Amino acid sequence: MQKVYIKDLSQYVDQTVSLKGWLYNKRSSGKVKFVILRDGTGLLQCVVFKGNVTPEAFEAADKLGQESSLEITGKIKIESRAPGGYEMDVTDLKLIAESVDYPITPKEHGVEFLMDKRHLWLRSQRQVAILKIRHRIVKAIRDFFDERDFTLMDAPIITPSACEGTSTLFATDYFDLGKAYLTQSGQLYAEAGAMALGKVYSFGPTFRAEKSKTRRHLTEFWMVEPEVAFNDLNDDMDLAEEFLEYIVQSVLKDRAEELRILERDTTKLEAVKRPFPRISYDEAVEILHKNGIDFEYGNDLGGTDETVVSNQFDRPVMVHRYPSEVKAFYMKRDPENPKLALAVDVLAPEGYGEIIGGSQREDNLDLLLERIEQHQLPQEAFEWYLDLRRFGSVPHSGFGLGIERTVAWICGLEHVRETIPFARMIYRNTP
RNA sequence: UCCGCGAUAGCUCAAUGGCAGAGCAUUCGGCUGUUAACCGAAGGGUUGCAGGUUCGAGCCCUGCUCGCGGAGCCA
Repeated sequence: MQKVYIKDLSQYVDQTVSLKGWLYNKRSSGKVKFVILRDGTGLLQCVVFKGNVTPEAFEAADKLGQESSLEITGKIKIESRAPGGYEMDVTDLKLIAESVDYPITPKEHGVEFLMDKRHLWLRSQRQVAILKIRHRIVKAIRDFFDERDFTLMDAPIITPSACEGTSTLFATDYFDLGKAYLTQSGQLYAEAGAMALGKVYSFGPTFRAEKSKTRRHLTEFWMVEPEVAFNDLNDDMDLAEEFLEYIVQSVLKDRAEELRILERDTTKLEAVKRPFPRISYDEAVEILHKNGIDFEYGNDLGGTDETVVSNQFDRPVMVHRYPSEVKAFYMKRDPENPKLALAVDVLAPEGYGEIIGGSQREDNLDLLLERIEQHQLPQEAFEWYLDLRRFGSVPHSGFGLGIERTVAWICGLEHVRETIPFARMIYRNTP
């Protein structure tokens, strides 16, 4: 038998259908009961009149606890008084399984309680909307790269060494080979891929054992990292802005209803069109000083600094050419000023902070060796990476986009903990 | 790791150092168009843990635990 879902009900007006789902909420007024059904694709108000169903079914409608699973049958009609515009005149109602004392009520709850009940919180309309937008963002990412002939080449999760130092990694014992670490970036492997395939991207979970405790940090988060042979920093920025525009416009086009549920101000997203402003680190520092921020030249931008800079613009801003000392060892120096790295951070609007970090990579073997020594990294661990410079090295660039920060920005959320089904944070690894 | 704030009913929160309270949820009753429905009633408490001050502590003091917001670091 063909299954009917709430999102498709416009095709079933004046027809009798059966729907399966869960009780989202109910209201009753004597001989008429309003049962709000949830099926994962939407909400439907189902009206149970006492005379239209068996006494058993009417009694069942009365007893149902929130989130009881049920099969409900009736005629679909257009009804302006109902949320969503459609309504069912119920003729039959069967309980599949009861739900007693469901903990999440239609009233307010605190963060800790909801995070403890995350497995149930996911059922709420708001969380469903966020997860659907997250999925659309992931699809946009894959479509974007696939349409441009990138090859997906994922990096290992278990790695023998740190990408940028070992202090912030989760360590584990790896049989007789000593310590292994959960990856904090797939980038170095993506560089190997770019030398093989030209244009690649890796997409997967990454891990940071930093004791960060802010609205922008998770210990486990997803990152997409394109890497392109023969791209310089400007090409990298071109790719980043085309990429972000594509993602945002895809969500605007296909997830308008979900953005409405989240009460997102979509005019802010509509402004995300190329070209994005590109400013140098020096110009960013000027902006900070002009705004009365006591910022010392040479430091990396902090969270509040990023907000001040991004608030000057109505779309993402690309800040490039940072002091090389605050950036990673693999970033290429600016030939015009060796104190600067050919790096770029893309700051999202509205204070959402850094969503992309990228750079042109150092392609010269000797300079890279020097950098590894300066950063006191074990050279033997990077021998394979150095081989990429020994055997036909070419200029190349790439960047990493943090999925959760991107979802938080597009959805207009306070905290990244709502952007991933089950968040891993410094003080939480359950459920 | 550091700075700040907090912990009272299942949930969200009140309570001048002097009887432990409300709304929601639950149970019972009422209502034929409700929109986080509404109206009436009932049940529901080791006030995070351990000490201390006091005639008397949810409230004041000390320590601990847990959580929240932020910094640093980062995507």
